[in-house]
Amino acid sequence: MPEASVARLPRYLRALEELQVELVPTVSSETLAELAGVKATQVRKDLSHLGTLGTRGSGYDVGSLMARIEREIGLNRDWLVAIVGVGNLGRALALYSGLPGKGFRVTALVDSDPAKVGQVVGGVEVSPLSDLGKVVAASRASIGVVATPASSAQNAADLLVAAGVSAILNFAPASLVVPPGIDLRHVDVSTELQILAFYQSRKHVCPTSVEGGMEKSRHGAGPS
Amino acid sequence: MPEASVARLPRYLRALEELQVELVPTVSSETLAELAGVKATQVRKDLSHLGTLGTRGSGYDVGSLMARIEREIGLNRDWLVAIVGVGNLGRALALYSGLPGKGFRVTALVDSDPAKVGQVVGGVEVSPLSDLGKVVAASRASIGVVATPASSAQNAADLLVAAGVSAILNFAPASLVVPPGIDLRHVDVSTELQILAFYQSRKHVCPTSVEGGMEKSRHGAGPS
DNA sequence: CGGTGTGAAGCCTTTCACAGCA
DNA sequence: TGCTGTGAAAGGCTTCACACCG
Repeated sequence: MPEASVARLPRYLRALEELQVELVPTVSSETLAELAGVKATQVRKDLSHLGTLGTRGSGYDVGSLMARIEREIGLNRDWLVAIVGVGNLGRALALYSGLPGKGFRVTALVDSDPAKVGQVVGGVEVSPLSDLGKVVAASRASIGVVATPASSAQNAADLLVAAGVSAILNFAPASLVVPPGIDLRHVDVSTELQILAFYQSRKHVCPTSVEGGMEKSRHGAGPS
Repeated sequence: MPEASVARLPRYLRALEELQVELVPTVSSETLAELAGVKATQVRKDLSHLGTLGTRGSGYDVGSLMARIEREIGLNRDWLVAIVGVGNLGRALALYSGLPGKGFRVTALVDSDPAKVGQVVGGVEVSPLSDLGKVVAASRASIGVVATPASSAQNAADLLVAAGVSAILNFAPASLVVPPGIDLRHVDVSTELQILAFYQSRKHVCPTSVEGGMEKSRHGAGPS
């Protein structure tokens, strides 16, 4: 399955959840596309990779499609998450209410600051960095989140990998290196703002043609 | 300039800052690539879009290249940011220390919760949602950040656009629609975790061939 | 030589056009 | 007729190969 399609599955899932709440039984690729902010043909191509799920003439069954996508992503089981760095961002992530509903449970919190150790955030006690290996391994987390300053990020990642996680989500403004077989994704607020700034800088400059009317404007959409 | 290249400029900038701190005067595309986590040919292709900046035989001048990229992104001027939603995430963003150094200043905070109105976060007072238009326009912010729950996100975006921002960074788990001419990017923690979960689900399944040795593992890198 | 800049090839993704089923 | 599923075309991004310069 193409990586680009994988990245859109969560988006479809969100749209389907909305429809499910409104008790809509069935949805066309056209409608689903509109809700997800993509083209209808793309929805059909993406979903076709999961097998033949639609019914010609009427569309997709909302419930079945949700179940199929959730199974594909693995949301039927629980995912245990360990967070390193309990600063503003790490705390926000630990308390983020959107995660439990998707099967993500934060089971370990670690910070190098002695003042933070012992605090309880979202029902989980913060452990010292020196206990990372022990705590993370014991928590059986398979996904590690790095929410430390850039200077400690690589070390945090190395410790997480040593403790047994096999996927890392990095929020620190640093390029991490991980061993083969470990999945790595990167989210950086500062980078996102800089990309927006780039296009802003170019706006209102060079009105090359006056005819153009409404030009398109979405420059990618970060992750998600 | 290709969108994919734009998205890597901030990454190069970070690498260059590290080199500058270590007083390294000059850098090859090979080294810069390693620091940024990409291929050397890609660095050269990306930078070639900014003009002829390197010196054959020795590489790129760290200082000049930084200045060139910063100018391209528009980091020479200040960017004013308005944040809607001062929950855990909004607060973390308002307090994020990585932004001021890049020229991003949070000049307006808005929340619909009366209990939060009046609080001062990061030196900025939280205003009520009803004052959004007035406050954001007065703050002259050009970039809006949506850090509300999904259900209020579209409304927040509409108000921000009406108040005059021309770029929006959305952290809410919802697909926003904005008028043509407004730049929109989307960051979603839950989506990122789901993408990691997708690949984790497939790991240790179907060891199709035993020969393969070290397989690659980075599945994209979110934004940045 | 060492290392950049760049046309061309290769690969991935998106879009189109339409066949095919309810 | 309505809408899905899909081969093929189009477009974009990355990688390669190598010309070219200090």
